[in-house]
Amino acid sequence: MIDPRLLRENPDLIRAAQAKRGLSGDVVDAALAADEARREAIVAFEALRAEQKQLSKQIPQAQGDEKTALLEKTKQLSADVKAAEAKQGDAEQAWRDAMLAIPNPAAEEAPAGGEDDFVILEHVGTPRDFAAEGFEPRDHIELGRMLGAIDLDRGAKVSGSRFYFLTGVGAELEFALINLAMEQAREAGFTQVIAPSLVKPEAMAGTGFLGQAADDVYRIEGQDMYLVGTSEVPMAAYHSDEILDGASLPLRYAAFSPCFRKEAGSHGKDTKGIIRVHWFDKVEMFVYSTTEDSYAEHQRLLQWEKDFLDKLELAYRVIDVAAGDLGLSAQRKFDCEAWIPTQGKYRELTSTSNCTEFQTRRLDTRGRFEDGIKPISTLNGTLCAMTRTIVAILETHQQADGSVKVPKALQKWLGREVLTPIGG
RNA sequence: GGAGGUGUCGCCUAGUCCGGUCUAUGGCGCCCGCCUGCUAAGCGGGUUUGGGGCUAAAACCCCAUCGAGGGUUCAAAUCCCUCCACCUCCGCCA
Repeated sequence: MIDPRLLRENPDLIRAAQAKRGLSGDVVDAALAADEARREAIVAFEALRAEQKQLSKQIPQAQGDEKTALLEKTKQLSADVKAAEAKQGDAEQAWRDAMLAIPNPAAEEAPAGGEDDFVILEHVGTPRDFAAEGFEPRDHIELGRMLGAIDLDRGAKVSGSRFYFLTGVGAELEFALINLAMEQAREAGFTQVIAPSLVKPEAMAGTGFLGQAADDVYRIEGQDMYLVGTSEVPMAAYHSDEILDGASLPLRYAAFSPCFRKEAGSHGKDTKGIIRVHWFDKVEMFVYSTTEDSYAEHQRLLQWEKDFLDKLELAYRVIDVAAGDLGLSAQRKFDCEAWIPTQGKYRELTSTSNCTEFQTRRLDTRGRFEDGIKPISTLNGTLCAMTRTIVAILETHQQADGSVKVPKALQKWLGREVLTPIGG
């Protein structure tokens, strides 16, 4: 949710922000009108309620006719209060709905426009030139089969399309990646967390995933619970309804959880392999920070993501995502996209967002500072999303015979320097 | 899953049976002041959160808030219903 006072005092700012995302400004006028109506309803209700309380107090002392008259009066008043209260409730709800429909205004620095209007900030590393090395790279599906690492056929048999089994070195690779990620997180001062991947609707709504992204979310039949698409959800809700000690900020968490996505709008996209799946495991960085420091913290999160990709010796680029492609909550977002040799493209491996006060306002998380209680900010960033990282590693570090060199940093956790195809 | 118990403004706690005098008691902690070579002790005051009104901003006034949501009533921490969390015991289970 955006700052209600900002909307009231500076609606043009929000209108401009909507335009930058390529959205209509109508929601702004709707929210302003709802705010007006809400305040009127509050004043009306409170006046009646105050009168009712006033009279109510006189009843115990009153006697005889005086008491009868009072009772009669308050009885009528009671009905009025009830009606006014209902009206206020409705107005309050309408206002909240209108407010929730407004996305976080993009940062001034974020590029305007939609999905294709991103700005490339930098390239790190050079994509391998397989032609110069004299062999045709295999895709991760073939490599995964040769290594006995990825079993897609049985994934489909057991769970359907976009599912897989990681087996043998594939499973070991995931454990190694988790260990490497968590080691880096610990060294950077993060608190390690294993988070629930099943949450209540409030957590889902509070992070903004029941808005335009609702189609992508799995709901548990008859349970009013949801499978999370990222541990950003449980971690944002972790401190909901709390007032945190301002001196304890930033609170940095590295959360492991499985992630579930319907991929509703992506029929036909990445149908093969494990680039786009309904379930994967992820280590996610999640930070509670002061708003003032959130911008610097966002850069730190990006740096930690780059550090991790560097350890895996991958070639990647960093993009500044355009306003229209930020999602509801983010004010700015950087994606790290790794080079996937057999696709000849950079594909998103990690993503870090500054959600400023958007999520904390919905989930009611604040900070107690020397100058009072103030809103605080949340940020998130992928440390390691297993499946896509495995794709990038296999394809990038493969050799002509189908073996795969293990990046140095990972060797300690994997216990070997090369992954070799299994017999046959 | 079954039976019982508990949920009060940071923490502990009184109040709930018997509705109004609750503007929610007291202690601890914390903040301000007084006193005092310093500190401690002592004394006095303050200390939930959100919203609204009035303001330049405050002060101030009002409303809501006793796990959540409904209901009864002129009036609910208190009575009734539903739900949630925690604790104890039983059953089941990794």
